[in-house]
Amino acid sequence: MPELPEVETIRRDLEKSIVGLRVRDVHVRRASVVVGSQDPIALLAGHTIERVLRHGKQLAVIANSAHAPRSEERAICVHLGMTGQLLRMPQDGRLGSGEHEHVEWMLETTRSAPAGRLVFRDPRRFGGIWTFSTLDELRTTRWEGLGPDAASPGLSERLLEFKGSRRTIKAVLLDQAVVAGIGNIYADEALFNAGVRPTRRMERLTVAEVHRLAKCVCVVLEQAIRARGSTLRDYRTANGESGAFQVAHQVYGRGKLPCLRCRCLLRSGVVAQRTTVWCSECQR
DNA sequence: AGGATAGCCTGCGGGC
DNA sequence: TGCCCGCAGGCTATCC
Repeated sequence: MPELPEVETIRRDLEKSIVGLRVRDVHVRRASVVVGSQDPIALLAGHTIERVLRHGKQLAVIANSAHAPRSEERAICVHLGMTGQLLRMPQDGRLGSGEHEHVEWMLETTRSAPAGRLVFRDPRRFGGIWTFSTLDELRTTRWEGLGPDAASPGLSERLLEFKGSRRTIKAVLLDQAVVAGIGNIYADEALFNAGVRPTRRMERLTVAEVHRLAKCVCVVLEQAIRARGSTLRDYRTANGESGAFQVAHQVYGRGKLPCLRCRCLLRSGVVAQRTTVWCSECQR
């Protein structure tokens, strides 16, 4: 479920809490979640964390080895899938049961003082970790097929590039190659706010509707980031806390309940292979 | 081109 | 109480 706002919340927390720390050691408990080199060094061991980036729903942790003959960059990509979590843990003690904690990074300060742990937990294992020798390699391989980040400027123009498509607008919004970061929750919320039915074909939308929808996507993503994301079940911030945006959902998860604007019963059905909720009165 | 389906995987809630 | 089933949806692959 982590979509752009949830992943951005985690990114911001980690930027504050792990940048500048060194990875003393890495424990891989379930090797199958790591794609690429399983070498501890590929998983940043011995390297100092420099940056935490995000593109769409994916995170990148960039680290560098200051001791190498020449500086040696490393990058890992973390994709949380449906139930993945990246948790900042204290040195000892844990936030949960310890179940499904597949990878653990032991952190220390540059003076070698213990500085807690970072844990990748993912019960359903739809997520994973990809290792790369550099950020550039990550960008030109794993992120190559992704569209521009949904929160970056120019969303309206990007969507208009697909104006001739016969696909439904919901399928276009969910397509990470069109725009990266939108999932089922924020697609439905943005379409409701824009007053556009998810079943409309892209080619039948007016330019004004595309502009309005792009604006609504931006607004709902911003609001959700401010609320630190939507926690329905599994999503937690890096500190293990819940987000708060779920209480602001207008349509997601509200099928057959009254529309909060017009009180008509919300419709639900499958659009683009996803459970979809909309108001046939408010959305045209 | 793009829709449909299956597969990956666990946890939960409803129904019996 | 307990078991089975359906569902949740991130993504990919394959087929039509």
